[in-house]
Amino acid sequence: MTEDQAGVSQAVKVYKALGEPTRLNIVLLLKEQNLCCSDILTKLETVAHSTLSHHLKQLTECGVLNLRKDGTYKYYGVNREVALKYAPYLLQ
Amino acid sequence: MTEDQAGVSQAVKVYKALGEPTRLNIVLLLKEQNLCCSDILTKLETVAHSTLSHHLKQLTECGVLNLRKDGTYKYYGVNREVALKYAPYLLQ
DNA sequence: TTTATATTTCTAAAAATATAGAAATAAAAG
DNA sequence: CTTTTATTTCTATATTTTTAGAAATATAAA
Repeated sequence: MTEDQAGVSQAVKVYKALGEPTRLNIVLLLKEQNLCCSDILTKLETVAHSTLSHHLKQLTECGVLNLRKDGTYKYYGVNREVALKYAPYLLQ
Repeated sequence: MTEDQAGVSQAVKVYKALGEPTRLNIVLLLKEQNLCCSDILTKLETVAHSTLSHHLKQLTECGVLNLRKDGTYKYYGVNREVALKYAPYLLQ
């Protein structure tokens, strides 16, 4: 696969991940701060923890979010390189 | 509604529209050229005209594509302002 | 070890989306 | 007016996605 094809394939995944209100809000929430699942859950209020977990997985798998483990916690943050490449709007 | 909220709402629509392989390919196809439905159909080969029409509608409604009517034809092109705001990757 | 907290995976149901054939509409050409 | 070409809308089906409760896993604290 060429780099272009890989890029387009990732682009589809990134845009699919961002094209859902809950997930876009998660990313915007993490724009300037890294938060763990339970913190994010508190801020979103209306989502079940299993649902949040799926959203975070999708955002992480396409590269939009990255995470740092700290004991039982996982702190999620925006992957600026990916955001800059596909959707710099997220960082504004 | 604040401008931010409107922007986020449009962002969701834009990213949802781009997060589907056929639609992303349509946008990339129109990056440097304006084409009408039947031309796009020829280039894609595997899509029915009714399906293409739905995709073009979605891409147009969120502002990613614009169009110029010319008789029976409608020439679609990328709306550079919207692309630049949400996904400048499309123009590279 | 037991308990508590954080997160994920399993499972299934509900909702949304993609797809295309058929019919309809639009505009031009004959 | 009739025919042809371009595009959209209607309709229905297949597929994918979202959602969350329950169970499982992971780590730390008591």
